[in-house]
Amino acid sequence: MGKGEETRQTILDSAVALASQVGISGLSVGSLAEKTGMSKSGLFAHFGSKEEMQLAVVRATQELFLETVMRPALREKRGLPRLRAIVANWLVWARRSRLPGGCPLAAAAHEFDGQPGPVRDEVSHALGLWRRALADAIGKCVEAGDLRPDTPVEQVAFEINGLVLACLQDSQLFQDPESEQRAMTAFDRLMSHHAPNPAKE
Amino acid sequence: MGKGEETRQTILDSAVALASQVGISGLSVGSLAEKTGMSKSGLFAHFGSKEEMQLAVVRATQELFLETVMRPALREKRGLPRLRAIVANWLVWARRSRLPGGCPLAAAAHEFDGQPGPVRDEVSHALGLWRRALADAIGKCVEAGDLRPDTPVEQVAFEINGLVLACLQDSQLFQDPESEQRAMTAFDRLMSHHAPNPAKE
DNA sequence: GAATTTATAGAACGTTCGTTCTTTTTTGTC
DNA sequence: GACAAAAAAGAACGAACGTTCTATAAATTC
Repeated sequence: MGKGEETRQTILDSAVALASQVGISGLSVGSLAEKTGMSKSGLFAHFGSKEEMQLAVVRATQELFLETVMRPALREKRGLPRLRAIVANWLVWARRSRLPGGCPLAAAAHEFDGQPGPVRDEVSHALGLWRRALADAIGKCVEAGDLRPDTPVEQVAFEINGLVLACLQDSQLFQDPESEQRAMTAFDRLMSHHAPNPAKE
Repeated sequence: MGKGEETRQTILDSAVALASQVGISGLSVGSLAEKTGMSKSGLFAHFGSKEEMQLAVVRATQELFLETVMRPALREKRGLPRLRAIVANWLVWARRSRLPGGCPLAAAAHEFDGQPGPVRDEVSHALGLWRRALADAIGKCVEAGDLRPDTPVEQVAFEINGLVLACLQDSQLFQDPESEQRAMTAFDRLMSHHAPNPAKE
């Protein structure tokens, strides 16, 4: 493989950052060409169509997300410490990855939820995978004895997703610096509610 | 005022529904003119610029939201019953208002959070007002004795917003019919956690 | 019902869109 | 370094974009 793949990755890096600000449907071949210093046609040749370009951006965002959120958390001890690291990384991943407009996948979920098509399917698939990974991490907490055996894993995954979404909205829209701590407070309360030892309340 | 205001409202009704599917930045004068059966210029004259049109759509969505979510809940008894009605209405408001693509305001929050300007400000303002209204409703629960006096009102508002966002994402993106019940389960657990009588757990 | 204001339509503008060509430059191979 | 392959640029396309004009139709006023 030659240098084509390399520039393609360069393009996608810029594309993910730009999509963070203007959304994935807001991406245009022209604006992206200008940002990367390439010609419209030269850039276009890497994808073949705008839709393929959008799909590539979704997949690139997904990879960046896993690299930023999941992989560092794997160094934590399996169970609650790892889950807590996942949530903590998740809350700040857009900032850490220099995505000034927030998570492009979360935005895309809203953008495309009313527009059937391949992009919507890819976004839905990516978020579905992530939700399953999150539920798995919660299940590991149960196995490790950090959570009670009757913990409703899917329900907890749902609620964690919710408090992350709330944090992202507040930090992006209101620039509320407290939102991360709010989310972690809610997370800890949720965990202690399902904790096995009677350290409730 | 003549019939101009009337057709303007007709346009906005269509615009809100269309924005639900394609987003507020996805609205174009041409597509909206086609949907309403008007000419591009005839429609355009009602707003003067695209940005003014977008602002009008944000405000129209806000009014529709309050009418659908808040006003019916005012018939419930002040305190927890009313708060519960607000949340229940909120969870289904897009469906009830025939907005197939979900809440345009929630989508706009993501669309514009990376793009400063009047539209972003209006969205931020609208959601800020709503958050305050939500916090007030929670405060009324404290006053009514349905929640403990030390209830962290802002924190609870944050968490309720989160579980609604989670529900909207799941129902829109995964078409999960259980998401509403998941959200209500989380809501009830949250309420019982801050309940005054020791009916905890 | 004529006059006047208001609302809508129609045509056209410059720009940007996604896309398709052809041509030039760069890259990798012998 | 010549040669083939791959990558990028350049020019151009029809369509849609937001917007501005001018002209027609409708509603309101007298």
